Amino acid sequence: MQQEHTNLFLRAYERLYSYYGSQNWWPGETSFEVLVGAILTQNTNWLNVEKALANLENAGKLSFYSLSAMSVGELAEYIRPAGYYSVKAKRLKNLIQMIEDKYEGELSFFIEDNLEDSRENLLQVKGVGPETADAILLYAAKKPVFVVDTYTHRVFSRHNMVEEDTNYQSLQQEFLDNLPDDVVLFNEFHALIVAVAKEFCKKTNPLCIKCPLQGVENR
DNA sequence: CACCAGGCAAGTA
DNA sequence: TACTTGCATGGT
Repeated sequence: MQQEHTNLFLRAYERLYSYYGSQNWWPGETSFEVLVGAILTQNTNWLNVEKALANLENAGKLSFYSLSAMSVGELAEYIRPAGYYSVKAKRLKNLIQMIEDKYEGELSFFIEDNLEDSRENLLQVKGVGPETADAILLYAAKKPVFVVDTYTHRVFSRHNMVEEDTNYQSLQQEFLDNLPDDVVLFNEFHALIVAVAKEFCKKTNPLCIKCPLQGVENR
């Protein structure tokens, strides 16, 4: 019979995957669409992001060139449903500008760059923090970067798998140290953590009695 | 009605 | 270094 992994992180992954199945975030989207979506989704329900993307798509403006040529004000109108529209319009333009300045406006050059440099360039963009940068690296550039967020911290600290008092950097390192460098696994795992957090691991929900991760930390 | 959703930057102490 | 606040729409 099949037995659970000795590796705590893989064990958690297997449980979540068995419970929820494949999440397959950003299936078939182009790297550019992922790039835009990564900014639009900041603190925003995904459904609203899809509306904003659809506005651009329907106008035939969902391309690097179109956004590059577009004013911040015009862009803001298209992405209004995603909320924080004026802030996000600026952030998107900042990101486009960085790719023009450092990669000749070629998204493929950015994707082909080495991980350290591309991550550093992303973090220098105003409006791109660690989580957005890593989401772009993983979901748009397909690099083996593990995306951690507040959900990740909450779920894994509540199951005593990581320290309560940690930070983005060390939390991320724990996952990288305990998981194989697998882009598909990182894609699924992050999405599965979001799923379980939303269903079972809310801020005030100490019991989590039906959580698929119940008891995963013991063996 | 309140709360939250696939955060970040700037300001404060 | 570690908090707090502004940003803003739409679903539940």
